[in-house]
Amino acid sequence: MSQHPNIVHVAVPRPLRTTLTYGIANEHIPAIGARVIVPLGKQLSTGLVLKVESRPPSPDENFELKPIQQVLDETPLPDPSWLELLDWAARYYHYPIGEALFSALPVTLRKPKPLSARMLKLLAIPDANPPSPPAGEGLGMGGNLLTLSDEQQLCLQTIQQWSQSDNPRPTLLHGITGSGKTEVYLRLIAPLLTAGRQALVVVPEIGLTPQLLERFTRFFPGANIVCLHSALSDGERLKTWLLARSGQANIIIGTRSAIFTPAPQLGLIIVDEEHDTSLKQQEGFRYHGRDLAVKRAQMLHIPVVLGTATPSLESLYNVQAGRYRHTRLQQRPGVAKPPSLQIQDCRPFALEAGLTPPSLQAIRATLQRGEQVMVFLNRRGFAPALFCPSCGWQASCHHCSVNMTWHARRNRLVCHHCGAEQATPAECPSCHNPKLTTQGQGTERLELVLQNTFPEFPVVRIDRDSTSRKGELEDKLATVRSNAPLILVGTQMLAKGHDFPNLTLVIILDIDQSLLSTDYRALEKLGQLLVQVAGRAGRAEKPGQVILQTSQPQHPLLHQLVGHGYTPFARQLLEERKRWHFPPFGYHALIRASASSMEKATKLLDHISQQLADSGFDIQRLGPVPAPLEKRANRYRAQLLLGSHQRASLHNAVKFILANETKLPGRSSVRWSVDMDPMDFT
DNA sequence: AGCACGCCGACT
DNA sequence: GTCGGCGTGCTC
Repeated sequence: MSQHPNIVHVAVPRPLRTTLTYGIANEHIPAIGARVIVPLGKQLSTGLVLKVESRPPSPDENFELKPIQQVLDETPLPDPSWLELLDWAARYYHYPIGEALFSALPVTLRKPKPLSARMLKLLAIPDANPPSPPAGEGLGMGGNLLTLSDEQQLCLQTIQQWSQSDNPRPTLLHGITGSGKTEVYLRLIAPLLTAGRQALVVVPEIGLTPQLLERFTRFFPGANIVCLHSALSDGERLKTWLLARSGQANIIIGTRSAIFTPAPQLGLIIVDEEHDTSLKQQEGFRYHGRDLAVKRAQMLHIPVVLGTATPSLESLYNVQAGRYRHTRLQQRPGVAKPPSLQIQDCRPFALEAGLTPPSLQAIRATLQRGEQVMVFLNRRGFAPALFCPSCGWQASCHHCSVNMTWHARRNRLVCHHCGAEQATPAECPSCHNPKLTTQGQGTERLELVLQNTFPEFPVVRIDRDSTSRKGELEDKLATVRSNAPLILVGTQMLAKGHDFPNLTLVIILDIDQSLLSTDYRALEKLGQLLVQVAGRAGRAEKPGQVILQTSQPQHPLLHQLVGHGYTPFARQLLEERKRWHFPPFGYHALIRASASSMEKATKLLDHISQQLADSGFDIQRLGPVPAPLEKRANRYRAQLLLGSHQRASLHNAVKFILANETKLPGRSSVRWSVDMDPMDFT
């Protein structure tokens, strides 16, 4: 038996469930985590070394090991904890290990090329371990403890005390909108930096990073703060990654993929807006940024803080179960008061662009007081449907099972699911009636009607269509921040982060769909959205008013939310989830399939379901059923929901499905994937 | 994912 | 007779 390592386990960026084994060339033994070039079929591929062994080949390894072609990194770029996290994530989400690892590397490092000398320099820091903190005075804080409210100070001290544990539990920081969670984050990070350690801040969307970065830079003028988001070029991304890897970046702020940034001195992870579903990746490697933050912190024995005004049911449940700690911020510092919410039954009224006469009166009164109004409608375009009143024809997308939205300004029909566009027909394509009619409201129509109704005041629309040009969003936000009386019309984009001191009235339209949705997460998401949007009102000394227009004014959960606030609302939702054994009281995996016909997709899922039943797996099977959006981009979609009280049973079932993948009929014509802890059922 | 192998239709 | 369609299977 050989004493020298002779077998190297390499992960390659291919959908393989295993690593591949290679031999060693020229006695050059690669380190764990080093990138290598390996022969793969008739090609060469980059690979990542996960294990090195010294043993004779086992009997089933009766093939000849191909040797590693080249070792790309003498010193491995990922550290052991990075490999550990990704290995865990690949297993948990049942994603091929090589694809998981390579998707977490900057694009430049996926290529079979050694690191350039210039980039290598970024890694070469004085080997002091921990590295020296940024110049003492320069780190200096732009604020001090005295600027915190008593409540913030208490919250900070509580979290700091909990963080002293050798194995700190995750902390849910539940602070109402405007309660100053960021101030607490800053002061949690401060002592870390003086100790030469790093902090990682995960935020749900790119829109929030510039504001957060600005606040952090002001507070830590001497610190090296880096930002990771989708708008970076490959070169910038690599540089940022290396700065974090070398320990030179003190604070790393980024969207969900930032959870995979290597940081050898990591001392704290903060997940802001932990309830936000965009923290879960919706395609490919479907990980949840918050859950991986909790896992990473647990692996490193460091604290993790999950901040939000509207905690996810998962996190509330984890608090109840004693797995997470819980601390609250219930006041707005200064004189700002929480807004008053009111439900308005819109059924008795004739609506004007979806607005009731009382809503229009409230808008007028607010503008006349010299204050600002926001009308929130989560639907862009002019109208969500175009139809023929004489024969009933509707403009629907040829590639998806949805109506096309009519955009008036461009006079085009647009599919909001696949992006398909077409000119608006001059007459009904079916009966040639020249008078086509629209149905429903979009932000574009709302803008037009409000402008006609209140010609003396500006109407500012903020949605994806009206802010596509560079700088357009910033210009519009600047207009609103001038505090002149105006009407703001917008979608989701306006829901978070923005602070408009003179905004005192918020009107929320079209929530009925969510109240009646079959998706069991719809009400939770609606409650979170309503609280976040309502939080935009009355942030300075002026009290805010929020009007919720609905045709379901008797809905008990809506009353719970408006009358008693988010926490009792969420508790009630949790009770319902418990009754149905739905997450977080049970675990779900969603098998999605898509094909050129619904039949093909359903057939494959039927087969999976049958295999599970035949093999006696003790799990619930719901479906297969067509997905809520049956057809998207010319593919028919179906899904099979698997559920269990035991995480382990569910995982065993999924492992079984994947192990028997090759026996599935028609698998070459059906694309399918596994989604653990699904957040979205469209 | 790539890439090769393999078995059936219209072409120089 | 062959060029090439994409169904199926493999990558140490």
